[in-house]
Amino acid sequence: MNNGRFPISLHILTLLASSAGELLSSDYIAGSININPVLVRKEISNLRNFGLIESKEGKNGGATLAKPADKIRLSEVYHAVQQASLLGNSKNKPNPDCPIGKQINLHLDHLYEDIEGALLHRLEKMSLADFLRQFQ
Amino acid sequence: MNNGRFPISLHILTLLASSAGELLSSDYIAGSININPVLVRKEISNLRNFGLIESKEGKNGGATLAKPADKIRLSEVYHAVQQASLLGNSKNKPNPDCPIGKQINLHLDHLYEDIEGALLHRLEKMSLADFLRQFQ
DNA sequence: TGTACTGTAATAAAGTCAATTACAGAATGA
DNA sequence: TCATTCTGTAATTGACTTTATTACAGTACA
Repeated sequence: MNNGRFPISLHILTLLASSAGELLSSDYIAGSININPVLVRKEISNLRNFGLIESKEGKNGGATLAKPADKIRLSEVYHAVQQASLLGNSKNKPNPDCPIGKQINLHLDHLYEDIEGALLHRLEKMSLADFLRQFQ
Repeated sequence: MNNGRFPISLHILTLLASSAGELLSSDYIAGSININPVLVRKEISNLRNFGLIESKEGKNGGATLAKPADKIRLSEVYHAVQQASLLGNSKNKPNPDCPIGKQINLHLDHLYEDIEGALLHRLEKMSLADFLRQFQ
């Protein structure tokens, strides 16, 4: 979760979960998040690829959840927006002639995997329905 | 851990831990990480502020650990490089007129705190000595 | 007293991310 | 059928962030 995409995707999903199956337009969603509608459509497109959202083109189109909110784990949202590693992506190119530099990316990766595992464990325990339930 | 500073700081500390109290110059360290020496000196300055490193100016100067490697927890490194929140810093300005937008930052913050706690717990369990021990 | 360092500021260059513009295509309904 | 209202997506711009670079004062040593 390096990026601002996680909160955006979660915001979108929360809106959809709260709207009881009604189709929401990207303009409406963008208005709630206060970002550009094109960015919303990009995130929706991504979430659709991960099977979390369905969308309908054309007039009166929009987006809706692809499955019930209690069947969507926050870990799925994480996976959907995740490309790079959690802690500073290893775009380092350490000196291969240095005994430490030569190996450090390997050990950093192990550390990141370990931590990411702990993070995913937490996210897996919470569903979108759980998250929405906190709102009053 | 939004940034590439964590791996840089950990790299620096690992080099120092592996050099048995010898002073290492910023140029040497920069050569191992393959980044600019000024950036190394900035990170060293920061780590010094957090009591993890000592440095000596002038000829034959350089940096060394301020305490034994088994007394440095990776959580301390995390705290030293950390400014922003873990998952996408909440620079979102959601629409306060939307019932979801109005509350979401609060709930996102709770979620982030929960996850950051899990992350810190893992980092606290590993010392710099443990990390270095993985290198052969 | 020259050399080899650190410490730090200031600037430039590179890279990243979001906003914007633009437009094709789909569904609706008058 | 055809104007309208949406999505989907590409391309560009602009804002911002990060890193590299340059510059130089200060410190320690031999």
